[in-house]
Amino acid sequence: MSGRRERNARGEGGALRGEILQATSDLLAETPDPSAVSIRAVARRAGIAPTSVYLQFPDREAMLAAAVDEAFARLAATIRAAVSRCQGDAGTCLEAGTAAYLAFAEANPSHYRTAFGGVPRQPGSTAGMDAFAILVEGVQRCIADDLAPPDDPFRVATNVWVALHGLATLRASHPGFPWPEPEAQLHELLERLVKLRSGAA
Amino acid sequence: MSGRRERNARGEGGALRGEILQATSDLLAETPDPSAVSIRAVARRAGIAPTSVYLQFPDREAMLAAAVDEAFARLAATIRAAVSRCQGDAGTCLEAGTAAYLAFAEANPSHYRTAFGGVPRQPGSTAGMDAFAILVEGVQRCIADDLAPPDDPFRVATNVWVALHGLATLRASHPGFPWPEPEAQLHELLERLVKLRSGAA
DNA sequence: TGTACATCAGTGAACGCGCGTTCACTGATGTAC
DNA sequence: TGTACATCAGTGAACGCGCGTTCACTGATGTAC
Repeated sequence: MSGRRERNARGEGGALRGEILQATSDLLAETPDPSAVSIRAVARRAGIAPTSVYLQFPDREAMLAAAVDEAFARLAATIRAAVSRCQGDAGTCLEAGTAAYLAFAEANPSHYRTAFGGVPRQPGSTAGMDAFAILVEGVQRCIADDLAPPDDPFRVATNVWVALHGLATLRASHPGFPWPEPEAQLHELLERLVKLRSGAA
Repeated sequence: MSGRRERNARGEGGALRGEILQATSDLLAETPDPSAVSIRAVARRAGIAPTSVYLQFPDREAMLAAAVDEAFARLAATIRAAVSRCQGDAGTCLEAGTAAYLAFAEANPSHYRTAFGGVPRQPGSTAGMDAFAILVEGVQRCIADDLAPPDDPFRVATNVWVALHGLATLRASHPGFPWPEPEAQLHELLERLVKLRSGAA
């Protein structure tokens, strides 16, 4: 193969960690099968020796967990950015945030699946909870601004989260189903679950 | 090990297929990781030689697909049975059917996940569609009986399916989350998505 | 300024393992004559 | 009734492969004296 990879400068060994996570993420994005994301495959992708991975992570599981944590962080950042960017009323912003959630899941199906995909997260993990917090806040603002009737925001947000997650995963796993337009379906779900006055969006 | 397995009678070779599917299903139920369900592991579990699997299935993928199809069939049968058993009005029966869906997913998390779990189904597969058909019918009856306002039953059922699937998978993957009571949450979701008059249930 | 040494980033060979799949086979049971 | 043969259910050894992980190592760069 091409010439040797240039090694990181002294004290910059930790930079390898980022390269490994990037390679893991790329691999995860390319294959629907997480069992294909092996230490050796990641090392090949990153252009390093398999053993070098052990300089940054104790084992394969830790490597994968770090990649998933990063995916969660990206998801939360994506939503937060969409909400911040939003200029409209609380209902419009809630819709923008949830749409960003769905867009992330559609653009990164493997990341989304690996993060939320069924296998119970380790007990202490708060992964995904910061994204959820944004959702609760969005619902709360709708109620405060009288765009939705009084209700328990945490509870309503839970229902919305359930619907979002269902939407994200079912659309991905059943592409042949006659789905309605994404925006229309999202709007309908929010309208019914939050009881948004249709003035929004 | 104990004495030899008794071989099937002449002409009954196909009985092995059932034993293999049973072993596959058991294994799937025990491990959260489908990649652990190998031909060799299934053969060990069934008490046969790995090569014997090839008498019934062309390869591992076909074996797994057959097990998933069976899981889908069991899901549909479970729901159908719950609806048939139901004595109440259309709303109550819709709630009974959807509750059965959730109960199946909770009792067979690995089967549910393998069946619906993110990886797109092969295009021609109608798996899961018979369960969905029951749902559409249930919604239709609610509208016909004036328990819900006029609406597109297919569309409403799609939203309910989304919520059911989200509920089933998120509850499984986030056991630490402060979920509301399952029946109460399901009731609330149906009430809002189908706009059921609360007379039901 | 030179030199010995410690530190650090990263490597390469080797281990034992479970896997999917292939191939030639065994041995019981039914059937044709 | 006996016997040769076909059929069928299922086996066992072997293949080549990719895996996670371990271990002893290389060689560049900075530091102490």
